Amino acid sequence: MNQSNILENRFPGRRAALKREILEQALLCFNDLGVEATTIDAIKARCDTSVGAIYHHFGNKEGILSALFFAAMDDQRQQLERELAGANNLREAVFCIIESYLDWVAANREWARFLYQARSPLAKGPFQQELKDRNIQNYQKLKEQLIGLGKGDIKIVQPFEMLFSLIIGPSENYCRAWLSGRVKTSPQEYRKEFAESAWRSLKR
Amino acid sequence: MNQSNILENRFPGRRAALKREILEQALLCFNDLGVEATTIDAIKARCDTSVGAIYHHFGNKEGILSALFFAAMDDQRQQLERELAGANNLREAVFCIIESYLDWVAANREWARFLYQARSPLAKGPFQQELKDRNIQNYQKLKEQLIGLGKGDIKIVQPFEMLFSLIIGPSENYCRAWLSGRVKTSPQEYRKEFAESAWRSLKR
DNA sequence: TCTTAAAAAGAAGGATATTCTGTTTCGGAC
DNA sequence: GTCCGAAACAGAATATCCTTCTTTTTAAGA
Repeated sequence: MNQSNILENRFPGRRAALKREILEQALLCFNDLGVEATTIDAIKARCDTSVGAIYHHFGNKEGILSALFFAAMDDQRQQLERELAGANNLREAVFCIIESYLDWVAANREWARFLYQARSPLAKGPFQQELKDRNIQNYQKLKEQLIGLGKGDIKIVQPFEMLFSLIIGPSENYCRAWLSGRVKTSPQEYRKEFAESAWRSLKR
Repeated sequence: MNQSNILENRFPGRRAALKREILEQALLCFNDLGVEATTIDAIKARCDTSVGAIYHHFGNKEGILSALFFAAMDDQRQQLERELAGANNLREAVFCIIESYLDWVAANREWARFLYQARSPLAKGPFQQELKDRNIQNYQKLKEQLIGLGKGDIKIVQPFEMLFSLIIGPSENYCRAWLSGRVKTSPQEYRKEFAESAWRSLKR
């Protein structure tokens, strides 16, 4: 489950080798230098290719950004769905969501770091709509699953709009802090604590 | 407490009028177009000045970014300190932190939006160290205040590293969602709910 | 083997950030 | 009021970087 698998899954085969290589080096550049400071030339140099090849595969800089972003987003999402399928009630679902999130970030640090910093740039440019659509769809689907699971369960008293923030907010905040070095302990070590805290915060 | 006061406080006087104007227009550009897509020319056009003036005041694009960022950060921080001074125990402190945060975001949407999107770009460039130092200082100070207030209070059982994430995580996540349009209700309406939820999540 | 589309290379063009030089404005000393 | 120095401002010139375009190469399928 290392980071190159995300690329292998999405762009399989020998013919996509350069495409994967460009994306992998771009990911490192973006994380090391920042999105804006990363130049096409820097990426080009790292994978010993040409600007022509890069623009052939991705169109422009934002094309690289979006390819990386959606690959990571989908991988994270897939892992969540796999694990969420085994949840039998709301409590288990909440635990699933949080533990899946923390595990994914811990297992894919570079990708997670990138997801956090690439969202804003992407939310403006030409992929604005695609990002919005995916977000809406993801949240909608998750919402329905939670409502389904919540039927015979303890009643949640918080306003529904707050739900996702209460569930994922602390974990997300901690992961950002961890990736930036502000806290040292891997989020995985606090899996249970974050899950139980979130569950406690939901009830009234 | 509208947004221009942040600038008036930090760059007072008649002679700094253009400086403030540049910053105000830059803020709008960054939020509308995104940090990378905002050009010096676009800012120049909006305040009818020259590139020379802009570079005289800020050195480069990142200089504008940092001036805006630290102005907002300090304003948010000041508001927190003012309100936190009245807290007599840990519970009141937690309520203070959350309510102050939500109020500030609701009252300074443009600034809040900017804070969220400008952190990553800044965390790389030349202001990396200043940002880190301020962060460490702020967290250290807050930590000491909380420890002081926690003395005679209910014992918090969560690992200390998790504390700030549990307190501010849900509110932060909700504010991001609100500014991006994913949720509709102003965070201020959920002041009490977020505070109580966070407090509940801390205890075990 | 031949055809055709994809892949790759790199030069050329255009946009943008930054520097540099010159001019103007302004506050304080006298 | 005048003069001086520093800050403020303007805009041309430069450098960097993104993107486009043309050409060449590669590879899969008929």
